[in-house]
Amino acid sequence: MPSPGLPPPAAALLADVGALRRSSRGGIASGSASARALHGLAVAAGYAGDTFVASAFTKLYSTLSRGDDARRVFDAVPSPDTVLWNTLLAALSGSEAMEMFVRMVRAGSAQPDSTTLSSVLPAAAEVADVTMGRCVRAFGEKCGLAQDEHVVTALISLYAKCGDMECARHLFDRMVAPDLVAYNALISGYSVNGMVGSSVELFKDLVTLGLRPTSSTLVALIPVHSPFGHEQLTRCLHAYVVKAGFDANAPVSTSLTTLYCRLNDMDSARKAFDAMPEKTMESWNAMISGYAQNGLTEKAVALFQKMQALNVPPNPLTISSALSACAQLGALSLGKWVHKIISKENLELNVYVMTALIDMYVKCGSIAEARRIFDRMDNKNVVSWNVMISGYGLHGQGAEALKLYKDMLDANLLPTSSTFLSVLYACSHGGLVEEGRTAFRSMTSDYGFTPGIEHCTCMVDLLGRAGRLKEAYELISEFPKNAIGPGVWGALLAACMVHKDAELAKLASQKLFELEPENTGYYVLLSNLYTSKKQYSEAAGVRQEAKSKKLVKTPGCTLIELGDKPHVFMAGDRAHPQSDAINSYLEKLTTKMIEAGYRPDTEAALYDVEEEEKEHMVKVHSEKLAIAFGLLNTEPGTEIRIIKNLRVCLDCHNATKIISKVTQRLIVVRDASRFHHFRDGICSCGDYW
DNA sequence: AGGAGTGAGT
Repeated sequence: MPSPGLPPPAAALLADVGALRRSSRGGIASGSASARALHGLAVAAGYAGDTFVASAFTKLYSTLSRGDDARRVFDAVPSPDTVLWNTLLAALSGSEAMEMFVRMVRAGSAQPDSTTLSSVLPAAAEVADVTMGRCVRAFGEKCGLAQDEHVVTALISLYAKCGDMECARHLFDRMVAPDLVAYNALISGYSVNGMVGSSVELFKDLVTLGLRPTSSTLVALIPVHSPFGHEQLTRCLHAYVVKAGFDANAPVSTSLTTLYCRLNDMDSARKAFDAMPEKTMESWNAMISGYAQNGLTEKAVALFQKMQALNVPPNPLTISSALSACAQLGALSLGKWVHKIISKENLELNVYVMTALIDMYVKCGSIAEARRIFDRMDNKNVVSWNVMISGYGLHGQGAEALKLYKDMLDANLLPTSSTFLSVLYACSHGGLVEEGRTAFRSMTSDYGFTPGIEHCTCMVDLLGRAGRLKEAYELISEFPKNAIGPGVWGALLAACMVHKDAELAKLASQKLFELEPENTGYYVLLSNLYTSKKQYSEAAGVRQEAKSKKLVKTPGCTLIELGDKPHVFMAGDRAHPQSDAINSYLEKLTTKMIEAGYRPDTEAALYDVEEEEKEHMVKVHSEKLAIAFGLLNTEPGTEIRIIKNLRVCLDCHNATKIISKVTQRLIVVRDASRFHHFRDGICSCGDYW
C-alpha cells in the first residue's frame, strides 16, 4: 500500500494491478469495482499518462471484458507506444479493434509489429471480414511481419472462419514447423466447415508427429453445431478422453466440459463441471452456454440463477448465453430480468451483450423494443445488423428488413453470408420474390460468396411460396453440390404442398426418403397433399409406410406467460387447473366468432402442414387453449403473446384473426418458423407462412 | 515493470 502523501512507486502499482488481474481471471473477485479504485489511485498519483501503467490497466480492463474502460485509459496517454496500442487492440471487440488498427497505422507514431497483427487479425475473424484480413496480411508482407508464427496462425484461423479452407491449408503447409496452436486452428476450421474427414486426418498427423493433443484440440474436432452422424468420432473421443487422463486443472476441466457439451453428453459435462472445486468464469460459461446450445434452456437459466445467487458476477459471455436461453424459451419476463442485470453490471456498452439482448427481444416478440436498443447502440457490428435484419424477417416485415440492409451498406459495412441469409429469409417471409432474387445474385456476383445450404433452402422457399415451383426446381440444379440436400428438397415439398403439385411433390419426397428415412415430417406432408387432392389410397399408402417405420410425431404445445409464470398447454389439454373455465369460455367465444364470420374448418387439420395427429382434429389445438387462458386472465386491451412449438395450422390462424377482432386484442404468436401479429382480424404475415 | 496466435454471439 502506498504511504500517505507520497505517490506509490510505479513498480508497486504494477504489481498490484497484476495481482488483481490474476485474481479476476477466475471471475470470483468483485472485478470492476476494485479495478476502478486502483485506477483512481494511479490517476491521482499522476500516472495517467505513463505508458507502462496504462498498458497494465488496459490489460486489466481487458481481462474484465471492459473494452470501454480500456479505451479511456488509452485516451489519457498523450503518446502511446506500440505495446500500449497492442494491449488496447486486444481489449476491443472486432469492429472497434479494426478501426483502432487503421488509426494506429494512420497516426504512424508507433510502428506496428507482429504482436499488433496477431491482435487485430482475430478481430477481423470475429466479424468474418476477410477483406480486412487480406489488408492486414498485405501490410504484414510489406513490413516483413507476415512470416511470424503467431501471425500465420491468426491468418489460418481467419480464412477458416470465412470458409476459405484452401487458403488456410496453403498457409499451414508453408509453415516450417506448425505447433499445436496452428494445428488446433486448422482442425477447428475443418470442423466448423463440416469437413470432418479432413479434421480427423489432421488430428492423426498431429499425433503421428508426436505432438500431444490438449483438451482444446479435442474440442476443436467437434463443431459447435454437431451435425449428428459423428457417432464413430464421438466414441473415439470419449475413449481418448478416458485414456488420456488429462491433469485436472481448471482450463482442462473447462475444455472437457465444452467437449462433452459438443458431444451432446450433458450429464458428463455437468459431472466435469461439478468436479471442479473452484469454478472459473470460463467453466460457468462453458456449462451455461452448453445447456443453451443443446436446447436445455431451463437448465441454462437455472444455472445462471444459481450463479447470481452465489454472487458470482457474470461476464458478457455469461449474459449472452443466458439471453440465448431466454430467446429460445420466448421467456420475455426472464429476458427483462437479465436486462436489469446488464444495467446493474454496467454491460450496456458491450456489443456482444447488446446484440444478444436485441436477439432476445426479437425472439420474445418485442420487435419495437429490439429496434430501440439497436438504434441506441453506437458500436454496432455486422452481427448486430444481421440480428436486427433477421428479426424483421421473423416478424414478416420484409420491406423494413431490406431498408435496414440498405442502411447497413450505406454505413459502409461489409455484409457477411449471414447478412444475406437474413435478407433472403426476410424476403421469403415477406413474399418479396424479385428482391430476394436480386439479393441472391448480388451475394455471389458482387460479394463472391458461395451460397450455403441455408441460402439455397431460403431461395426454394421464396420461389415455392410464390407458386413458382418450376423455377424453384430449376434453380436447385444451379446450386453448389453440397447445398443440395434435405433442406432444399424439404422446402420444395412444402411449396408443392401449398400449391398442390403432386407430381413435383413425389419427386421431392423420393429424394427426401432416400436422404432422411427417419424424418416423419415428409411422410405427413406427402400424405396430406394426396388427401387434399382426394387421392386417398396414395395418402393411405404413405401413412402406412410411415407407420411401419414407427415414426412418431411431435405433439403440439403452446406456452403463455402470465406475470412471470409460464403455462404450457397441449392439444385437448384438460390438466390445467382452470381447464373448465377455459373450455366454457372457448365455447362462448366460438359463438361470437361465428357471428363475426368464422367458419370452423375441420378439413383444415388435414392440410395441416406437419402438425398434430389426425386424432387431434377433434381436440382443441393448444394455441386456442393458451389464447383463451390469456384472454380470461388479463385485462381487456392487454396484448397476448404465445409460443407454439410447431407451425400454426390454417384453422387456428383463421380463428386467431377473428379472435383478435372480436376481443380487440393484439395477439402475437411465435410458431416454429416465424412471428404472427394478429390485430383487428388481420395477421402481419399476410396469410403467407 | 506493460502486449500476441485456437476457444464465445446471428
